[in-house]
Amino acid sequence: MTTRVGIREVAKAAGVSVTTVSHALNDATSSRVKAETQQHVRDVARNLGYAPNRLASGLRNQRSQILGLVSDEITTTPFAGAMIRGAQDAAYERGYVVMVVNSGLDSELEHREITMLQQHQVDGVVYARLYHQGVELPPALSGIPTVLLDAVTGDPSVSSIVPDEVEAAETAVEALIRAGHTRIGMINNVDDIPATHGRLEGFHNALRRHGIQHDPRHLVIGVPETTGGREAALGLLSQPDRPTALFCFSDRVAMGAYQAATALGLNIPDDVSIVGIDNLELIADSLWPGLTTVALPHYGMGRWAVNRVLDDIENPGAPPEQVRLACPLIERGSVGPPRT
Amino acid sequence: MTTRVGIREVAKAAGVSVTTVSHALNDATSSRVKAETQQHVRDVARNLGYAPNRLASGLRNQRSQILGLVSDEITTTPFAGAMIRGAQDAAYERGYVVMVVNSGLDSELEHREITMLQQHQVDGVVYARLYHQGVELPPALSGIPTVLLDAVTGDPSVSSIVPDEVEAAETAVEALIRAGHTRIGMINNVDDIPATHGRLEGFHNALRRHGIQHDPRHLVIGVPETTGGREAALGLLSQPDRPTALFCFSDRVAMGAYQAATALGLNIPDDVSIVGIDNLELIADSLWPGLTTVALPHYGMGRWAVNRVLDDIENPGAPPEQVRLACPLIERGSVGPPRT
DNA sequence: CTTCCTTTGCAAAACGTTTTGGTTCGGTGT
DNA sequence: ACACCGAACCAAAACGTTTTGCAAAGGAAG
Repeated sequence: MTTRVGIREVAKAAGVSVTTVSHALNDATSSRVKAETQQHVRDVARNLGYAPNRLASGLRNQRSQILGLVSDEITTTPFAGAMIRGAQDAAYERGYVVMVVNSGLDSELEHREITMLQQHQVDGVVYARLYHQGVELPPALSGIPTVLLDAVTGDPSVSSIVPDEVEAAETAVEALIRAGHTRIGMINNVDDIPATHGRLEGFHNALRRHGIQHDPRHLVIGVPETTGGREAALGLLSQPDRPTALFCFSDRVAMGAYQAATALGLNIPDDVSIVGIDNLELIADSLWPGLTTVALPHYGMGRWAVNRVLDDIENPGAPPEQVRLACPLIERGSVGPPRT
Repeated sequence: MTTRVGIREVAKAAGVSVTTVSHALNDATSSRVKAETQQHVRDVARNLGYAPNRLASGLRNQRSQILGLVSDEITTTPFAGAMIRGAQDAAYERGYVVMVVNSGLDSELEHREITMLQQHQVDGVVYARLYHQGVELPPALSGIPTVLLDAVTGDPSVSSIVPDEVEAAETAVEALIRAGHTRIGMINNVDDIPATHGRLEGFHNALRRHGIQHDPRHLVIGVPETTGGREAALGLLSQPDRPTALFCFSDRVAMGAYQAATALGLNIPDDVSIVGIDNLELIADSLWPGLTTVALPHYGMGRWAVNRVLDDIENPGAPPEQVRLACPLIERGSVGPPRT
């Protein structure tokens, strides 16, 4: 292997000093080098295959060009992948690269991982959760520009982004209303998390906005998995004046609703329309008919989060913001007009 | 913010020179410093919250302690998350950290991303694919210790790890045979990829090993998605001497088989047993009954891959190896004895 | 008391950049 | 022709470590 080509090799090959090379390559300090020389240096550098050593430049100007991404879990759903990709794409566009670290539930481990990130002099970190939830920022992060991803905290000085749960629910329910439904059931979650409360609120908002009277017997809560969804849907769809449409807390409970409908001999969407939330393509595309659902914008949130940290890094002092990102409706085949 | 504490602050606080501090902390060069002094220095360092600057040490000893992970896709399945987590866990245990980068299908982008990794002086990279496939190693990676993850290449000098497709299929089919099935159908994929060929071979191996005559009408190929699985299963299960068990190329086609069975009024597992491959928990846990399937060991492969690069880095010259990792059976509820 | 180790600690160089403060050089105004 | 100015370039210091080559101190052997 040939010895690595550094800035001095470039300088020698171009017949100038290393200073000139540096100036030619980072044209920040404008016009300390003649345009013609600059071009020459750049050509030489390219021909030699020169690639700057970021350890060195990072050391010199206290900027590693590295972002840390610490998340809790990463394996169960494709959500984490989407967040990471969004973060990575945004980082790449601005010349940064991201170090991924995840800690399971072990806060001791998390602390040591953050320490490692600090040792690598990360310029900032995005602190992510896989499910929208409230968190407490680990003290180890104080002093490093940080933004929250899919999480919120009490401290109003830290920026964060989460999906807009109530707007997501409104979008889902309005798709049903638009199709003509008025007897709409909801299968909600039990856990005390923002999604549970927000989606319920959105459900009521949408009904109220369209002047639809809500039948309390059409609201059911259960465990947020497929089994719970199946049982809840069985109950709802066996009622005498059963709902003609079901708004499900998640795609998984929607899958349970499909199973219930099938078991009862009900056709989707002719006998009952169904919408979910999550847009888990693995499920939504595999169901028959395809599940109309509202997408949680993990990719977009990932992008936003790193752009926000980078803004904070590049010119600090901007006021923090807590944003809620809108969630788009993804239409497949599970919503149709009610059979009259 | 207090000024960062460096090795010189520690030295001053401990009343020794920076050399001594360095020796005390990295006890590699043994006994150049008295044990008592070493302990003292360490205490002081901890109290000051000293964390070494890895940019500086990396620059000094040409070792960044960073690994690059370049993958093609990352969002569609939770597989990527599992691989990343495996890689990250193994790296962490050995004091490394991983930079994740992914390129979609854009090889131009991939090249630039690899360049970025090189600028950050990554000590090695694992080059990953989301689905087991043959690849060509990008030339930009020559000169950097590299191992392939879920991919193979023609070059025998590069280490790689992939799932053992034929063994996986054998495991799946033998679970059916063990339950008493002899009329076993297979729904295979069409694509010309290792999984297609390997799983078919494993299917035949298992039958042959148990002296079971294979009925060619029980083998069907189709598109590897749920829709294809449903149609294929409808065909298989409508035959007069229909198979009593179905081995499905993937969990998604297994889901299609569930839909077909339900449509035909067949009970799982009483009328027909089903096994898949993938262990996509999102699907396997959500089906009713739960899908018995063979897990693709993405987490384990991720671990293995980084351990292998790190071995190559820490003492080079070991002979490369191409390994196929075994895939465990995950039993849920979709396999039972055939109804006699 | 001298000599010669051993043990312990220090000063300085090096890693590859960026940037500050000069220096050289050619040209312009008087 | 003289002083002066700006353009173009360069030498050197600095970032925070690790490590080499020495020096000092102390002890043992002669």
